This record gives sequence, structure tokens and C-alpha cells, in this order.
Amino acid sequence: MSSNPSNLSANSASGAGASASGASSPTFSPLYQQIKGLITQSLQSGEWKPGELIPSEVELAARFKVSQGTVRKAIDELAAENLVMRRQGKGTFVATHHEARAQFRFLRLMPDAGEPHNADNKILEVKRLRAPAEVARLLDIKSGDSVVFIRRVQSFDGAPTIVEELWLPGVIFRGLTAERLVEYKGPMYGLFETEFGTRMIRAAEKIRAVAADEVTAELLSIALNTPLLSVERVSYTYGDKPVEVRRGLYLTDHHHYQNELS
Amino acid sequence: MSSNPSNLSANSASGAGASASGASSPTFSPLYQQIKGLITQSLQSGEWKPGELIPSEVELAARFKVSQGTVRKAIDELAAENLVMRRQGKGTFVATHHEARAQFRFLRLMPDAGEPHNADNKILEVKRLRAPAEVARLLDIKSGDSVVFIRRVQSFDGAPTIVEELWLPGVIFRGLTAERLVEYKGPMYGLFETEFGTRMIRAAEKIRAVAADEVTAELLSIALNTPLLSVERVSYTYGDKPVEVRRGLYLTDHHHYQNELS
DNA sequence: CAGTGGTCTAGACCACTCC
DNA sequence: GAGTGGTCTAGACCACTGG
Repeated sequence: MSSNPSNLSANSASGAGASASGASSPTFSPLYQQIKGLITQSLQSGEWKPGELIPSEVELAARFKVSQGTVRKAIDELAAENLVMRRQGKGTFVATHHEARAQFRFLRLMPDAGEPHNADNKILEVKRLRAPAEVARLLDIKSGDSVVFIRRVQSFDGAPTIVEELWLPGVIFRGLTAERLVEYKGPMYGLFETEFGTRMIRAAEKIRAVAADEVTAELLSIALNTPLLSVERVSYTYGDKPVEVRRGLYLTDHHHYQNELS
Repeated sequence: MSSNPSNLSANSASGAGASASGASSPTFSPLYQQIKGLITQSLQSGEWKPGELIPSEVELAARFKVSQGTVRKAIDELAAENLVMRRQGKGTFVATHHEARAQFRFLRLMPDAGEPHNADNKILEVKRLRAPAEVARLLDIKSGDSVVFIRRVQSFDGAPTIVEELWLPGVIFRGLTAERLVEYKGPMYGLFETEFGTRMIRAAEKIRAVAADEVTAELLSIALNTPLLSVERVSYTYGDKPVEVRRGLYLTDHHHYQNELS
């Protein structure tokens, strides 16, 4: 066999050198990265939905006209980024938030002792707002654009522990109501994923220590000025597009935020 | 070519089946994992020291009598775990804490605005103690064993921001004195690595919000009961052996703990 | 230029799952 | 047994580094 098997942008012809004449950066990228991009597009477009099986490595290799090894390397990276899940003997599945495995990734609060919690969710408020400047900036939308605002309290084993406020882009979460949130069983990101076609891929959190204000103290049944963990999160979907701003206040008397540095 | 190239534990002879007669789990593991283990041993034993170049993939493949691809996969994982660093055209290097790149991994406190900090370290105390029960448990040593205790304050741009206490196994950090710590320029983990042959590989942190006590308030020039981030860290070296317990109190008025969920 | 890690291919066989 | 991902090999060529 010899050169140039692909229909994709060939980064190097058989023998000859690299960039032609003319301008600057020719935007190199290895074949497997291009394949990874194509697969990601199919994920994003919904060609394969969360929880579903994607085509086998052999099929994808045929579709893209590359070797199985190249597809494999692309999928390896997607699996490392938690976009897909491989299961030997069965196939590769689109990752989903409807799984015990996925829960712990986005809620790092753990009980100091004992097993993970018996969570209980109370929705306090769901309404539409014009995005405050700061929220608009974080969501990369225009200040004043419509956002869905949610306020809720989470209890673990009966003890109120988290007060949380969320802002979501109104355009994406158009039909989101308090009823939908209340009646929905399971993780909120699961609802976002199946009902609104928006999958959270990654998030960045900024953590501080703050004193409980009156409202929060009331909601958590604690004294005014009790130290709380303030957790500000921005979550991103495909293409690093921000689609959630969240501010949580965590009572850490019997819980802690668990983090691994590696 | 045909079967059985290695001298390592062959998981499967040419044609025939798996586990022989007799007892239970035959402790399978793919070749590249065994190679990874052997390389890790060489790292741990100091055959290749932090910052040094390790043998090339071709050399290692020859040494272990496996293909380059197998060595490659082993090193890929070691690189993903930050035990080594690959540099195209140059080779693969043993990871070290003497690098800007490595600093941010183990100090997640960032200024709310502006560039990373102008750190300044003040050692308050260095002494030998008998390990308190809790520390002994975390370090996996016997209660009452010798530990080195360190207390220090870190300031960023002149503002005292972190009060920290550390406990280190006395056996490993025998010659550690206040002078050594004070005169040493650069990251503390760098000193541990070069002077005591102990490299921190990973760490687990538990984060809570607490109120400043009198002593801490004094040290950080803040009011009593100011909310602070309490960060308890246990750090591990090769073989997941715990070698550091640390408790930091972070003032988060102008800084925040940055975390990526992915 | 030689040597390194990085990409890509092709083919073999293994372990696991399901029918 | 057929199909999947997982391992391993062997060989080619590329991109980058340094003498």
C-alpha cells in the first residue's frame, strides 16, 4: 500500500513538503483529530443520542475511509473526555447524565461519614428574567436577554444543606417550568439532556467561603453568619458554549467538597 | 511473525485457553500495563531522576522485548498521570515540581482579578512531634511515630492569605529544618523531591467553610470569625503511599479556589 | 544529518457479550 | 458463532530537535 488514503484534508502528500506558498498557518491537524471532530459533530447534531450505541469502530473506519486504529485513537480521546463510554463486547455508547456513574462528576459534596446521600430537592422558584449583566457575560449572551431563573434547596437525609440559584439561557430552555422540574425524577442534567437536547460537558467552579445572610440562614435552619461554601459554576456544552450559571451555598458542617489533584 | 514475544508473564499462549487448573484469579494484566509497572519501578527507584531523560521508546522496547507500540501505550498512560513528560524530537522526561507548569496543579487558589500571585512564604514553626492519632491514620503510620510539623503563612502581593499546617513522616523527612525551608527558593514540593527523594504524585482535598479563630485572625490580619476556606490535603507518592498531611486556611476575599469538573 | 516522539496502516489474536 | 472493543505487532512515514 501507499499514500493518501483519505478524503479529508491531507496534511502531507506522498513525498513532498508542507505548506504551499501564500499566507500563514495552514491549520494542521492529525487525521485522528479530524475524525474526532466529525464524530463530535454527529454527537452534537443528535445523530446518535445520549445512551445510544454509536457505529462500531470498523463501520466508522469504513465510513471515514481510514484505518480502525485511527478511529480508535479518536474514540479514545472522546472516552477520556467523557463524551462516550466504551464497553467491551457491546460497543461504544453516547455518554448520558442518567447514570449513577455520572452523578458524582458534577456534585462534589460528600458526607463526612457514611454513604452518599439520600437527596431531596425542593424547588422554591422558577421564573423568567432579563439577564443581569454579570450572568449575561458568563453565558455569552446580551445583557437583558431572557434567562430562566431557578432557586432550590437540597436536603440530605432530611437536613437542608444546599441553597442554589441557577440561570439558564431562555432561548434554549424555553418550556422549562416548575412543574417539569418537580415531577422529574433523577438528576437535573438528565432532564436538560433529554428534554432540551443540551448536554453539559464540563464545568468550571470558583469556590469561596462566605457568611450566611438572613434568607439563606432561614432556608438552611442555621445561624446568621454561619460560614458557607460559595460555589459558582459555569457549565459548558459542545463547542465550549456556556449554557448554565449556578451559584450554590453549601453547608459544610457534616459534608465536605471533595477534590482530587492529579 | 507468530506468538509469544515476551519474557513477562504471558497471559495467553499461542492458541490454547486461559487459566490452568487449581485456584482462583490468575491476576491478568495486559502487557503494556506490566511495562508501565516496570517503568514506574524505575522511576520510583531513582534509576531516572526528576527532570532527566528516560531511554527512548525504541530502547525500552528492546530492553523489554516488546514492540515500540506497546511501550508507547505504557508511556502514554504515565504521561496522562503526569509521571513523565513527552517532548517531540527530544524525548521523554521524568516529571518534576521545578516548573511553572507543575505549580498550578497543587495550588488552586487564584486571584479574582489579575495575574497569578507574587507569593511570599513565612515559616512560623518547624518542629518534631509525635503523630496525633488522626494524622497517623491519614499517613498510615503508628500513632506516636515521629512527624515533622510545619506552620507557615503565605502572602500574595503583600496580603497574608493562607495559614497552613503540615505534617510529614519523620522517617522520610529526617533532615528537614526551618533553615532549609527558608533558604530554599522555589516550590516546597521541589525541595521535597530533590532533597528527600519524595515526589508528590497526587493529592486528595476536602474543603469546608469555617470561621477564623483568634490565632488565625491575628495571622491574616482579619476579624475574628471571618469565613475561611479550610482545605485538608493528603498527598501521595509512588504506590499510593501517603506522605503529607496538610491543613490550609484560605482567605477568599480577593481569591478563589478554582476547580474544573470534566 | 541522525534520533526522538507522533501518526497511520494492516493484520492477527484475545476477552467479552449476546444470540 | 458472530460481533464488539482491547491488545500486540511490524513497518512506514512525518514533525520536531539538535549537532
